[in-house]
Formats: sequence, structure tokens, C-alpha cells
Amino acid sequence: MQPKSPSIQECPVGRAVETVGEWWSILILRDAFQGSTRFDEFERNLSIAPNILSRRLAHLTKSGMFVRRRYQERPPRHEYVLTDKARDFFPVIATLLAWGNRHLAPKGETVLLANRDDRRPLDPIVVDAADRQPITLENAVVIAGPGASRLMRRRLTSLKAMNPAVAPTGD
Amino acid sequence: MQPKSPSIQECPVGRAVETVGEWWSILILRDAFQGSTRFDEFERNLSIAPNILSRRLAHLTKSGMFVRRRYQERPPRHEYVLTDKARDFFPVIATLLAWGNRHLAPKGETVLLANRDDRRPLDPIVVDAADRQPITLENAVVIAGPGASRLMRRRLTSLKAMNPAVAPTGD
DNA sequence: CTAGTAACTTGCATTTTGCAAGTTACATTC
DNA sequence: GAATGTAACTTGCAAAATGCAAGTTACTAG
Repeated sequence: MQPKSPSIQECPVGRAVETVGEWWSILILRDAFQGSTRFDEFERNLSIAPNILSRRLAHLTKSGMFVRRRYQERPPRHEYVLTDKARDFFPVIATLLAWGNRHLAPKGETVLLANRDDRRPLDPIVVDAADRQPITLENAVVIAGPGASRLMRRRLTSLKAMNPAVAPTGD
Repeated sequence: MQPKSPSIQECPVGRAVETVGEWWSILILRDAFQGSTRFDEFERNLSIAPNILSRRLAHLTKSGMFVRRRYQERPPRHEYVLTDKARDFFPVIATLLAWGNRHLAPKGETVLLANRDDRRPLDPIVVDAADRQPITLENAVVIAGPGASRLMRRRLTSLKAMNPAVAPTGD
């Protein structure tokens, strides 16, 4: 992973990808959201090689997604606990899960999100916090924010009038 | 990317990661959502090596995220047009952008989502389609769906009572 | 004292990624 | 008609990341 061009470094999506961009990271977080905290729990569930898991956990810890907490002295044992930053990442996993269910589950959905209390299945959609109206590619655009550089600002204004092309055939 | 363990293959998140798991793929889609369609547009914006871009575009096309359309005969020129499947992926990018803005923009947000018509900034949150109540790690759980295997079903019921640990310090 | 468990690390082979350069096919300009 | 430009790549090779198997440390239980 090489952080180079301004359109990667200067974009929140690009920076997010630097944190969780290795594909194992997403899977580790998914398991953590389901309650896994220990090295060997991740190792077993994911069938990931221990050296890779070690690196990923170290990277996610350095990035502030996990806190490494000793849960027992003598012998020293640790668990990886999700930080608030990581917990805020849950909506990303939720939308990814919903998308996977919609488009990558030809033989029926294997995993669903449900309400913790009454087990009612949940259908995650993305809306604006203010008016709870759905946000779609059709009604949303990206604009420059207060921290945007001159270059980024110029790039964004140059495409603001553009309407994305529509494919004739879907999936 | 090696698709092996059932907890990867059998999970919508795992399968999603197989489609868009290379970090460039997310960035390519981000640019496509902003209107890029041509090889050299992606190449310039991302400073990506052409061979890598070529592979990613081929992979995303094979996965049904792009349709390769000839927009001009003689000389043959193509553009990569988003399919409905890819357009449905937009909420994932939107939540990723929101997360990046919240946690990875110490010097102010560079890019914001806004309403296409009135330019009002949007704050994307994930809610249940039925009642528009926010979905969070606190009120949601994953449960087995109709297509779940016996193994997956057992794994999911074994963790259903579990409450994820909370980190003492956030980010 | 032997076996087991948790959490790793090390060495080495395989795979993926990245850079630079070359290719094809045409269009335009001098 | 020769040289330059553009779009969309491919090829060759070096560098980095990943994956597997085995080893390590530090204990606990029997």
C-alpha cells in the first residue's frame, strides 16, 4: 500500500483505505464486531496465518482500531478490544453486508442483521441524519470541505456539473 | 486473495471483500462515482500504474461492477460504465467517507457529501429501512439467514448472547 | 516431568504489486 | 508523408506483501 497521489491522501475514503484497506482487516473487524477479542479466536475463525494476523492486529492497533489489553497477568494474555473509532466503523460493515446479501447471495442469504432485542431482521439503508431521506448516487454529490487544498477544490468544482453515465445492463 | 475458510466464503462481507477487497478497487469505484469512466481518467487521478489499473478494471468488470462499452469505433475506445450492482455499492463508499471524515481528518474535512440540488451538506447514517431507526453495534446482531449452512448456523447461535467488550479509551 | 494453551516470531516460498518501457491503432499537424 | 499525439493497453523484471510450517516463550494442569 503506497500513499502517494493527493487524490488518495487528501480524500477521507483514501485515508480510510490506508487504515482498513487490506482485505483481512475488514474480516478481522467483522469478527470483532461479532465478539471475537483474542488472537486464537481470530486465527480459528478466519483460518489466517498467525504471522499475517499478528501484522494486521498490530496495524489496526497502531491505527487506533483496537486497544491491546492484558486480561490476565501470569501468564500474560491479551485481548484486542474495539475502540470507539472502530465501533464507528460498524455502519460500513453493515452496508457492506447488505450489499453482499443483495448481490452476492444467489443461493439465499446466509447472514442477516437483526434487532438485538426482538430479533426482527434489519434492512440497513443510508440516509441523511437531518431529514432521514435516502442518500443515493442520484441525489448526492461530493463537494470540497473546509480543509480542501486548492488543487482538490479545483478538481471537485470541475466535476460538479457532471452526471454519472448509466449502464444499459445491470448485474 | 485466497478464498478458503467457510466464514469467508459463506459470509456476505467475505464475498464482498473478494469483489472489492483490493484497496485500489475502492478508489476506482470512488472515482467512478464522481464521474470517471475512461482508463486514462482513472490513471491520472489515482497515479496508478497502467498494468494494475488494467487488472483491477478487468476484475471489476468480470465481477459485474463495470460494463466495458465502446464509445467510438475507429479507433476503438472504451469506457467503463457502472452497473446497477456497482451503483448499489454507493452507500458503502458514503459511510466510509463519513467515517473517514470523522476519524481521519484532523485538519478539517477535505471532501463532503452534499445534496445534488441545493448543495446542502449531507450527514450519512445507517438506519433500518422499516422504521428509520439508527443501526448500531449496540442494538444489532447478526443471525443466520435462510441460506446458512449447518456450520454457520451453529457458529452464529453460539455467539448470539454475547455482548462485545468496550474499550476504556477511544481514539 | 510431560502435555497443553495462548500468543506470538522466524525462515523461506509463492503471489501480488509497482515501475518503466514498449505496443497497437488511429488522428492531427507540419 | 513524417513526426507527434492520444487512448488503451501489454510485457519484463524488481520489490513488497502474503502464506505455510515450524519454532519460541511463558506459563498451568496433571
